[in-house]
Amino acid sequence: MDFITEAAVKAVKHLYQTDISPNAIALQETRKEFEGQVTIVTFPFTKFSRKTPEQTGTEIGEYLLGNLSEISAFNVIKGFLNISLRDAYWIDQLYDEILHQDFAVSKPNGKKVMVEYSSPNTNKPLHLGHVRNNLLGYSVAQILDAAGYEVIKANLVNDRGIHICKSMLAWQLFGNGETPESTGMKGDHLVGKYYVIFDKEYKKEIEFLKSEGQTEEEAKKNAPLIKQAQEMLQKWEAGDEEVINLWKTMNTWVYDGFGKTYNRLGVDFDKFYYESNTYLLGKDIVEEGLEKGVFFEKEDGSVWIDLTEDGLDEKLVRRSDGTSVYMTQDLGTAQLKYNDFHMDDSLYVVGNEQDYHFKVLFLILKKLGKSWAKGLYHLSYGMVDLPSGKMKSREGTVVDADDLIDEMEQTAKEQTEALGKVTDLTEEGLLELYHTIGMGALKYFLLKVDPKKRLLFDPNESVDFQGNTGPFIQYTHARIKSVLSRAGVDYAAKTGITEIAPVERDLILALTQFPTIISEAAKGYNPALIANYVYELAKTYNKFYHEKSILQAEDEMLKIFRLQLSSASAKVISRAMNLLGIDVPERM
RNA sequence: GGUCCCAUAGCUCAGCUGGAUAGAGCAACAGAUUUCUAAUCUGUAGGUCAUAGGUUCGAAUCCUAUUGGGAUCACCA
Repeated sequence: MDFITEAAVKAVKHLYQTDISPNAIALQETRKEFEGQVTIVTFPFTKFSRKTPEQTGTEIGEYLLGNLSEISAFNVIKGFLNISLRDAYWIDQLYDEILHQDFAVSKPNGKKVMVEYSSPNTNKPLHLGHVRNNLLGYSVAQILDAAGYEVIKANLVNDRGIHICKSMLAWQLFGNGETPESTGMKGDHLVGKYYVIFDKEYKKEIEFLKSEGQTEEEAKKNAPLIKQAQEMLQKWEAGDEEVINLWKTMNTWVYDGFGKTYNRLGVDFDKFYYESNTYLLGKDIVEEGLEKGVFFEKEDGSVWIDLTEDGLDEKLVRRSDGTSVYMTQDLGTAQLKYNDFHMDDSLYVVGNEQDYHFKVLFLILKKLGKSWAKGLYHLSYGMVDLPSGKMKSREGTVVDADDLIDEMEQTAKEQTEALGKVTDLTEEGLLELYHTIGMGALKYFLLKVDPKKRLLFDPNESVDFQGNTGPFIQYTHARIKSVLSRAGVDYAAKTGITEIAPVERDLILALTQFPTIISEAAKGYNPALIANYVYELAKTYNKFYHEKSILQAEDEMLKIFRLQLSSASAKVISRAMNLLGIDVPERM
């Protein structure tokens, strides 16, 4: 559509002797109730045209009509100049752009970006919050890849610390040697079970100490279990063989479990970082900061940065005993990532509860003069809430990832069987189909909302399969495939068609927008834009499908054209869904 | 208390850097299948865009205040 913008700039120059920037021209899609496909808002031009918006629109419209052969007509309503493009223009768009193999394929832009996501703790299984994180991270990586970036998907596993020691300790004390093999439990769930047991027993101890007269705070500090856990952490840090072995064993269980869940979610990673390897990093950065005078040391030996001038607080970057805190590690890890990959941009897909942490982290790195700090970005997403409020692992009010996936597959199965359309697939094929549809519903449900916004999930209400949903879009794809497979003609070559119906034009128009949507989604790190787009596209296709017969078209040329249009739609739907990490079935 | 985020139909959400009469889906109601997959399509109904000011030719969108909700401000991660 750039040619219209350019021509409009010329029109303004010619008519009103004024130079304007192309950015000053607001091109928008014409609203459905009006004639035309593209609209220019002419209010801003009245300043120098010194005429009414209507007159200004008419003058520009006449200029464009006279100078652009693609334009067939225009109309002006108040300050809106609505432009109609010739059918030939849209037909060319289909043949020369959309059906071209390079359509919506960006050339490499020479930039490298890291997307860190997932980043689980190894003391409990994944829940719905992690699912949102994983799907977001994976989708953003796909979108950036489509936009021409070289993408590195990274996972920073939080595999050490007091919380893991809690699971380990509880297993030692109450586990009776249970293993995933002996119990048949998935490894991450088994470890999570002991995390919950720890918390339960710990609470009992606190209550007991309180009954003996201790305050809540004292009790929390003095409970034997927490002391044992802390001892265990010290032993771990000292490299105690027994503790390390237990840690390794239990982590192996967890990784095995996570691997299965990642697999079902369809996400993967190029690089794993482990906090057990990175938690000591950052100390040299602390030294560097002290030398540069960015940090200061207090009397007790703790090191801080004063961010009050930036509207923030003082922040600790090293404990008085010389050990690292979260911030220290993250400073070091950021440097490590950069040293490893020298990427231009680095995204952290982390919930918005950590907004403050990342604001501080990035600010510190900038103050330290790290040239790469400007490429850091916290992709902050909203929490997933239940109707009862926030999910809390310890209180058991979490929606478990594996359970959720099971339920989605089960629902997909019930829906498919109720419709009774797919009858000739093998058992294996059916299971794959249920997985595809169930995950399609779940992924679309989670990705269609703006990542920044919090998301409400009601476990008692199953995720829809109708309307603005993944299965709706998958269904549209399957339907197209079904028609294409019955085509009975070769539809590879261009037709000489010259006229098309409004629904067909609308569909082509929708298809042409795909590349723009990809770049906008990439710029905003926002899969929801893709989701909303592909939904609109599917709706437009369904309307076309309903109004026009493809295989029974009036003549052969029209039939071929509609097959081509359908094929193009299926391709774009499939690619767009792929950017969301969603598969589309051939039949359903 | 300081800082940050959010508020659009009964519910879940769109609404791009300000532009036309604020749009979808679900739920409700009424229709469409001798025709390519009805997980579809068409229609009806549903709104003081939290409230009050301001900027502008024009505000759901930008600014200020208020109300309501959430997050965060650990020598936890």
